[in-house]
This record gives sequence, structure tokens and C-alpha cells, in this order.
Amino acid sequence: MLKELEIYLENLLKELGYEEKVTILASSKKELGWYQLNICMALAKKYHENPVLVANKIVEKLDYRFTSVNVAGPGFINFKLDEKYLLDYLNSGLTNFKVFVPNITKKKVVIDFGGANAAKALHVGHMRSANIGEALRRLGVLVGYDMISDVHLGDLGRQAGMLLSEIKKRGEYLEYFDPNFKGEYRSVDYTPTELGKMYASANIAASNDEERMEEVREITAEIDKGNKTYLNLWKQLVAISSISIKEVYDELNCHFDLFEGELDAFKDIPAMLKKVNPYLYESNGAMVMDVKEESDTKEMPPLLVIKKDGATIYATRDLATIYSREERFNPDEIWYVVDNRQSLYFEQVFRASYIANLTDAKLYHFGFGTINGTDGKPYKTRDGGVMQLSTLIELISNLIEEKMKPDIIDDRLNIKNKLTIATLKYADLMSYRATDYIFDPVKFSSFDGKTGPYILYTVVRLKSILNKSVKKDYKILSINSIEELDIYLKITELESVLERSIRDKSLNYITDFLFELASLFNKFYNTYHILSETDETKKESFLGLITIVYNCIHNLLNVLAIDEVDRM
RNA sequence: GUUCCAGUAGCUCAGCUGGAUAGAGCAAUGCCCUUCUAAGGCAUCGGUCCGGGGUUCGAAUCCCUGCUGGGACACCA
Repeated sequence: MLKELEIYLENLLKELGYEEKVTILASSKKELGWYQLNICMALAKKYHENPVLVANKIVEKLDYRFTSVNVAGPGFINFKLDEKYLLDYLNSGLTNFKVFVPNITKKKVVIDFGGANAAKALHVGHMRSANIGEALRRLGVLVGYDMISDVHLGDLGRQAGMLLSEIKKRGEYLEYFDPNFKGEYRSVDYTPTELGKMYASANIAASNDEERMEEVREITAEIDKGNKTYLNLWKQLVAISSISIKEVYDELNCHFDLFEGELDAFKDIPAMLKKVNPYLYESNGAMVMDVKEESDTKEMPPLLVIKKDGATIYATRDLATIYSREERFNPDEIWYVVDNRQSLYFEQVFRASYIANLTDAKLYHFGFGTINGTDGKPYKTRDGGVMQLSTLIELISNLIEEKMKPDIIDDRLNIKNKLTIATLKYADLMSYRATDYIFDPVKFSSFDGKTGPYILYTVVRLKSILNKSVKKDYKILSINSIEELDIYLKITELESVLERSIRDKSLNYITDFLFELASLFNKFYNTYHILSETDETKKESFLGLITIVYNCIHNLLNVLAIDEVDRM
């Protein structure tokens, strides 16, 4: 609706001979109106006129939808809206959430969750790409994009060499390491936890022992060259590891259209190289590609595509993946939801892809901030290690359990799990995507104030009322109080909230909106008793309000991949 | 060394393309449950928006500069 009015205003300005983008903002002085326009000062500067006179010219032309119009200060236009116009809008959105969804040009997008390492368990850092990635995927779907999500596991490279060398050192499954073995290869039997430990011990050993590291490199290179037995062994390990990775992603409500990884891109490397080869040159034994541009103000090192031992590196696989995605999906855009620290790397890969014409798609790295500890440095557990994501989930889950009412018995586990994920997701999505934030277990387990449980608690109240009333199709007939009006005006901002979210690829606008809407509702809830209202017209409108607020919260929680509960 | 990002209340963070008195949550203090879930509501307290210049009617926001913190800078991913 506000968008519609903005377009109307832009056309009106054109009639008056002005050219300017119009944004309607919620008024910062509520006593002067619901909304404000700040364009007159800008117009005055641009066209060398008096801002108040410009404002007056605009005000004269406004149609019936604008009411209580006034010009204040240096040229602010304040106004309210025609009540019927507002009510029509709200009632149309009562059951149809699409009314609040901005109209955006459709596109096909591949979204890449940025390579959880197949040999290791997910750690807290992976939570961000999971939460942000999944929410962006859902937001994309909401605005009508064709979204293809890919977990894109890091299932090739040194971690493979690490694990295999560890198995070899342990003296287990030795037939895989015997080139003359002719018999039947056993299938391996490790748990994901064991693999994690094995990786850790190999990693420590190799970084302290150059000989061991050399062995790791050799095995890695062997796999890279396509050594069948090694590949066979490694793929089994990836499969084991994937199970636990998938479990955690499932808990976080992540949906993947593709559960692929670097291994899947392997077969596309020759075709990719065919296009990239003309741009490669030798440097210190490796094959690299220049990605500098004339307009660069910063240093742009060449991209290393083939290592000096002839093996591939992550850039090789990423380029091959881009090639493959172009061939298979022909996307308009590819989004990488990966830690900010890789921004230079992605810049190089993107440029290389454009130069070698691997894809027509626009490539974007939507980086997110690092999770730091209270000391401002990357988060570590007390023993100096990295906290596993599953450990974090369990930690929050235990705290939720303590907080839950004892009379919730059936479905208790399910409710607990949903509250846990809501707590984590809301806290994680609350700050702007690109900023680093401090991971404070206290903050992440807080259930008071601006948190996931607060929103879910509001949902419980809303549902409780809706379930107790018989009729289902309510209409908002009138607006009787300032509390109701505040809620409705907030809802008119939703369209621009979603627009900003998809523009900036950040979910903080949505978490913010959810909190504001929930707060306004809770205020209303504490002021009026809905079900005992005797004025039937009022009650109908109250229930209409409940319905529309519920629909908004419900749909937005769905975008954030947070499940709601009926009680808590 | 080069470069990118950040610095807003005691703490954790918002603040959209410059707009009218700078916002939340937590923490602190005091109220509100015979009422649709008190994981709630209300109120109070709390700020040289890192320092210094500049641009203009107007700057937390844009530009320059200094300080502080963090990241990245090819054979790891």
C-alpha cells in the first residue's frame, strides 16, 4: 500500500515538474501524523526553491487517501490515511499474506551454504550460514524467486588426506593402502564422532611433523588424481560424516535441494579448465590466473588454480561448481552464504569466472560476521577448542527444560526442541548479517525480552484466543483505540521491511519487525480483554486484529525457519 | 607493509537511500496476576553516537584525517 502511494506521489511530482524517488516513512512525531515525507527539502535544494512552498504545492494536489495533511518545520509533510482505504488494505491482507509481500522481478537463484567440512562435525560458526542461508532461501521463495539450495560440503582436499593417513597409521583397513591387494575391500565402520576425533589427532600430528604432513599431501594428491581405492574409502567416510551433518541441519530446519559437495564438481574440472586454460600461466610452479582490473585501488593477487604438484585446490572446485551450475540450471544469480573472511577469495573466483566466461549468472558473496568470544576474538570453548553446534543446541535445550512449566507433559520434548531452535535462530539473526557479533552463552540462552521465546509466547496467546472463538472469518470493521492503530500502522511497514531484507540479504529487519509487532500486540493484550468484549462490532474487529497479527507473525517466523508452538 | 570492516547507554546490539527531542533488549529500581498463558505489561534510571576537521538549511549516517580493535593478503578451506 505505501509502495502504491509512493508511486502515486512520484507521478504527482512529475506533473509538477520534479523528478525524485519518494519514500514514505513512519512519522517520528506521532502527534503530527502517521507518516512523513522528507522529500521537499531535497527537492528545494535540487530545484532552488523554497521547501515550504514546494510542500504546499504537493499538498494541494493530494487525493482523498491523504488526510490530516500538514506541513511542518523546514518542509516536512505529515499525513494520515483515509480510514476506509486503510481498512480495505488490512482486510485484503487478513487471509492473504501476499498483500504484504513486495512485488519484485523474478529470478532463478542458486544459494550455496558454503562448505561444511565433511570430515568434521559442524561447529558454532556453521550455525550462521545455516540460519542466514535457510532464511534467505525462504525469503527468496516468498518473493517468488526460483531458489535452488546446495549444502555444498567441503568433501575434497586435505581433510581427506588427513583422515586416510590416520586410518593408515592406526593400521586399520590396511587393504585400502596395499596397491597389490586383490580381494574384497571391507566397508568401513566408524561413527561420526570417531571421525571427528581422528581428524583432530591427524591434524595435530601433521602440523607438528613435516613427514606426516608430506604423507597427508601425497594421499590428498592421490585422491585428487582419482586413485580408486582411496576414493572408495574416502567416499565411505564422507557418507558417515554426512549423516550427522544432515541431522544437525535438519534440527535447524534447513532444506537442501542439493546435498552436493566438491566431489560432485570433480567431474566438471576438465570442461571448466578448457575454458580457463587460455588465461592460466605458471608462477612458482603453480598455474595461476590474473584477476586484476584497471579500476582496482587495492591489491588483487592472482588466483591459484592448479597447485605445483598438479593437484586441484578449492578454487579449482569452486570454478568447476560454477561451470556445472551454469550448465545444469542456468541461474540468474548465485549466492554464497559464507564467512566474511573469505571475501577476497570470492572476489577472485568471481572475477575468474567472468573472465573465462564460465557463467552468465551474477555471483554474490553475502558474507556474515564472525562469531567472537567475549574477548572479541574468534569464539573458543573454555578448553580452547571449537564448540560443536550440536553441543550448543544441547546446552540451550537443557536451559529451556529448566524453564518449562512442569504441567506440560505430552509433547514436551517437541515443544522443548522448537523453543531451543527458536532461541538460537532469533539470537543469531537479530544482528545485521555482515557484522561480527559476540557469542555470549548467557545471551543465547536468555528467554526474556527480545528473543525467540518472546515471539513464540505471543503466538501462544494469539492462538489461544483464536482457538477459543467459534467464528473464523473476521473483518476489521473499525479502529477504536490507539493500541489497535499502532498495530495496523506497524503492519503497513511490513512491505518495506521485506523489501529491505531481500535487498540487503539480512534478516535483522524481520526479527526487529517481529519484536515490534509482538510488543504492540502484548500491550494491546494487556489493555483489552478480547473474548469478554460485549460490543459485538468491537469484538469482531478485535478478532480481526488477532487474525492479521497472527498471520503476519506466522508467515515471518516461517521465513526465519522458526517453528511455532501452541503452548509453552 | 597493503587493504577491508568495525568503534552508539554498564553489557549486547538496531538506527534503511542525510531529517524534526538518539532507539531496543539485558542489567538496576518500583508497580501490575479472582481476567483470553506473568517466558507478559507499565514506569524510572542510563548517551561528548571514538577524537578532530569538512560538505549543508540539517550529519550517528556522506568526505578527509588521527586513534583503537578485528579480519584478509596464492599452493588450507
